[in-house]
Amino acid sequence: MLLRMSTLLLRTLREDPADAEVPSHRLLLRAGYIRRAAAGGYTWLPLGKLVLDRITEVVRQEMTAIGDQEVHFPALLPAEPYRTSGRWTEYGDDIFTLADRKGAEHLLAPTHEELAALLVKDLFTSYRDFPVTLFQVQTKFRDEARPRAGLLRGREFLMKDAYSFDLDETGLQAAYDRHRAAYQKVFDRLGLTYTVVHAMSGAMGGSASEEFLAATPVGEDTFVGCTACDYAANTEAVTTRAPVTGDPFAHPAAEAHDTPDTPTIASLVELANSRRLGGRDDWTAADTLKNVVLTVRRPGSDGAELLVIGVPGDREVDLKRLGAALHPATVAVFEGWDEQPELVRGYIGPQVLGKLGIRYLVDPRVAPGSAWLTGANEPGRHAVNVVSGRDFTPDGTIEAAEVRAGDPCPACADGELTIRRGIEIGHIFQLGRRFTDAFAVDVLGPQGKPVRPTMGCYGIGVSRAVAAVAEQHHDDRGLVWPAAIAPCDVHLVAAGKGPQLDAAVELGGRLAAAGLRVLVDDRTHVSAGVKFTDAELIGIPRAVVVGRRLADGYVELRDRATGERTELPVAELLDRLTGEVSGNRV
RNA sequence: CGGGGUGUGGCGCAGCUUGGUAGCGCACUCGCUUUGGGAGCGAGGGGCCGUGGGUUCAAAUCCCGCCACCCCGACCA
Repeated sequence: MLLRMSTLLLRTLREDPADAEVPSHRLLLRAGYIRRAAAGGYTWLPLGKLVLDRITEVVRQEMTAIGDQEVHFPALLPAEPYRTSGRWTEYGDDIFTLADRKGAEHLLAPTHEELAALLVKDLFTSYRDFPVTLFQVQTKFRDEARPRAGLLRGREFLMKDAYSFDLDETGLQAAYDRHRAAYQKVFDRLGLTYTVVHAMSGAMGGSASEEFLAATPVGEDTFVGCTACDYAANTEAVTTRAPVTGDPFAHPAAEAHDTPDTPTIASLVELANSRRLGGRDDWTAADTLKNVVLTVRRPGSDGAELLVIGVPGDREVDLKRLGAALHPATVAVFEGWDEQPELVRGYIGPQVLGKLGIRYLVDPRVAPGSAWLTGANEPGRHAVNVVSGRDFTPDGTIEAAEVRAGDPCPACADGELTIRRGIEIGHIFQLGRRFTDAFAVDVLGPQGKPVRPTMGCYGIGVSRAVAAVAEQHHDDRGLVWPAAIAPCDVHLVAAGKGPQLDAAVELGGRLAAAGLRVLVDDRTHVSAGVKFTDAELIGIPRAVVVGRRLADGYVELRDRATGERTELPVAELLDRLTGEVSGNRV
């Protein structure tokens, strides 16, 4: 392959586009890999398309290597299957829906679990047909509330999605493990630094789920790691180690006190200490029980129900964690104080919630037998020694409190959690039978009785991976692609016109004939300096400068990553580069 | 959906306060010079100033509405 810059659809930008913030977005625009075509929609220019295709090919090879079979579903689908599975309403505003000329409802698919299940139901009828895994690489559509950061979150993006079908849990576990291992190979080949973390299943449902997060400060996912063991989890999936349960009746009786003007935790703690409430002056925010009122809306229902969450007063409720815990229901901060006079804003305690019939979920730290300083449900009054299991009984526990660096690790005895950010580049799920149940996918089992397959699904954000690699592989001069996915193997720069230009094109032709992907800068009205800076911006791993030493038969080989420069004879360069190709083919 | 910001040639921006019919740098075209680290000089092409309405003799500029986009948050396999 030989690309000539004199004719390539490419224009590099000298300045940063004003609307690009994150490095990957900025550099991919400046170096001429992508152009914005719509909000959350990008056109792939020739160089970008090459990278996208190379990443796609790596993914395809590793999927095929574990026996997955490639198919291609339509992106434009009728609503029925998604209504049957419940996801038409569950996804809500996040799916693009449209009507055809007859008024029939359709959608642009956000993922294809429904279609995969229906396809297997359509074709396979015997247990002998299993296991089977299908995959496709396809454009996905989501009506994101806020597309951002270029390729990192678009409304249209390229994704590899795979769906495994097994007859039992053992098979599903094996398929899951196989994909987990294949994903590690894929991301290793892409040159990504990533962490596999425990995740929430979210809209997919199902049980086990892990995310592959490429660590970078611009990532949208926050995840934790442990200082002592290999525990890693998305903050949404972090579990809190509950303290040992105590005897609820070992505490003194609860008693209410006047605590005027203490609507906040800070003001309460200060007053409690100055007045020695409960005979103590060592109250901290962690001794108080904060009760946050929310409204919960289930998908497809009109009404919203009240929910109160109890957390230690030194922690905020993390709405992201709460939302993940309650999925598919959505939560909002309660605002109807006027309609609920029993709830005294700033002075709510859980003692009355049972009587009011309001659902009450608590952080695991609010263990049975723990005593708290909390609201007395009257303006200006709080109560001490309010004990869980005696003065109130929660309807359950929930992971909704914020996770902080330094929190104890839930998996080991002596580790602490650290917090980092990452880009979700892959996600694997053990789905179970949600979709095979929805479509009654049954096949005949060995004893002649029907068996219902269990599913797994496995996604890789292919277009997002382009941005993730750019995010992790760049410097202040531009992109620095790993060789495995660079748009070209070598970038030839003709430093001058005339013989140097002719020689560069000729050399490019010979390298291309030997099987290398070659970009040759044969532009005639551009100075050498511009060519050098463009080469660094574009980020092909190696550049060859055909310049002033051509007369002696020498060219200069430059390594983009290390900056190393070597002068060598043309013949030796040819040997070296073409040798690599034949070496790779072994 | 809440908060903040921006819309002027392909890109980056000035002009708006104090209305007078659009400008700078980059990019692009032509000529001459230059030629290994974003060249110089000269001559050019390209913009209904996001959009609809209003005020005015006159609107990029003032007023009202709308739209789009960006950033933060909410939301989000």
